Amino acid sequence: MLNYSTSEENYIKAIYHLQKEGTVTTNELAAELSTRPASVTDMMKKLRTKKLVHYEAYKGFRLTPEGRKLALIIIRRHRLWEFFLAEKLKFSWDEVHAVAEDLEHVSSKKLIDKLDEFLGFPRYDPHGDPIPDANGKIETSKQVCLIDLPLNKAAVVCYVSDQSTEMLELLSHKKIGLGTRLEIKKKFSFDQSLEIKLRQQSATTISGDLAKNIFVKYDE
Amino acid sequence: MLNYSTSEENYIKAIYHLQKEGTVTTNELAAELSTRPASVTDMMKKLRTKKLVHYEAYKGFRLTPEGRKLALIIIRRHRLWEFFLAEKLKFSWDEVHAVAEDLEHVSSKKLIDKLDEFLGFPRYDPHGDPIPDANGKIETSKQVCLIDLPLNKAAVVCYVSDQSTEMLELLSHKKIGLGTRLEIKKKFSFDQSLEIKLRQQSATTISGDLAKNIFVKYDE
DNA sequence: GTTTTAATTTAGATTTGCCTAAAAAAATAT
DNA sequence: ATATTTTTTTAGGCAAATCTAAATTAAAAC
Repeated sequence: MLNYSTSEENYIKAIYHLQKEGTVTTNELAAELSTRPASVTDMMKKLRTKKLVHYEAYKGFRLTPEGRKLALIIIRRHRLWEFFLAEKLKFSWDEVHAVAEDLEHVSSKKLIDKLDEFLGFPRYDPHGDPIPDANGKIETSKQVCLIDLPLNKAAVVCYVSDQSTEMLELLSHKKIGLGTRLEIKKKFSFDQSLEIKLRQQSATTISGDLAKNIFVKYDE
Repeated sequence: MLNYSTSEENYIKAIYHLQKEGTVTTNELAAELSTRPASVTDMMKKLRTKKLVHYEAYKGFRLTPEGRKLALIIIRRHRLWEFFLAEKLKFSWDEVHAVAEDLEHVSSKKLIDKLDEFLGFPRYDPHGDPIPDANGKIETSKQVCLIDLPLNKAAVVCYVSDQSTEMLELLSHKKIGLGTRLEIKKKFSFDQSLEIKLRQQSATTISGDLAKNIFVKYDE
């Protein structure tokens, strides 16, 4: 198995999370990794020569099949360590992430597979996210209506039921489309309206009528 | 808690292990770390500015108290992970070292202390080496008579049985006292006399009669 | 369809940790 | 004591990963 630097692994993982739908942009990735756009461009060139991403100047990037495979290996490590920390070492759910960020870069496959076995092949980490198996297979989240999405749970728009011109006009005005990443910040039971936050943008409100027609998947 | 690079940590750990045999030299450390003497010199300058080693050009190096403290933290991490791998993940004793080499650089104190607790505060790693506790205390080797100290084994004088004026006079002339670091360079079976080397000084010879009254501990 | 703005890339530096080759210092041998 | 050998340090460079500032390209606005 090839060996990648911590930095490369962090880029790959970040792209995986951002690319749920559509291509990932330089600025998005720079924001996600708290780095500068110029650094992203440098790294994309390197990952392209290693055939982990598809990338053409100014056109954004996506993981290649190998890149995705690597991303799932890293996510598997991360989530198994999170499970271990919570379940065995009694860390609270909000502490596990930071420590797992370091542990996930220890690359022994045998270590991870034996850890998996020791933990009893858990299927979800302490945040409820699915853990990829030893072959990199991961449970795909089923789609739910935006109305039913839990608060603060990042999700991606994957389907819109009503395709009328009027609704599409509204969606385009709100800058919501297939692949749009969002999360719900507040739910108003009075009229079922929602305050939602789109990635990189300020919060906006949408009506219950609109939300009922939008379907999302949990963002990995 | 300060944060050190993997490279710095590996140097500190290597110096700790080598300095049991006296002052550590550039070539020794380079060999231990499979690197070049020039790289060692570079790193020693850096570790000196961080006050982790005592170092003067051409005179070798030893850890400062802070350096030793750091070394014991790293060794604690290493040995606890080795214990975990062997005991919980059923790695064989000869496989644990390589994986622990990576895990030992994850620096969360909380992680290590909780791991220690989870493992039941083990006192020895799978190779039988003692595990430092959360305060950096490590089981010290018991004291032995200087007569029985192996060749080239760095040790510290910890007790003198005969306290006669005559003997104390001899000891003070030889510049030997409690806490003096020394190692035996040669043993002469004819009269049990020893050629010993005091730190930073040239070799000297002491009689078997004197050596019988001096007790030492292995130097960590 | 220009112009203005925003996003992206390039160019040139910096830091860390390593290298080789040469110089300097210390140790050893004669 | 001097010459030779060994050890250590210095000098200069390289690759990875980052940065800033400037240039270029794409997108948005008018």
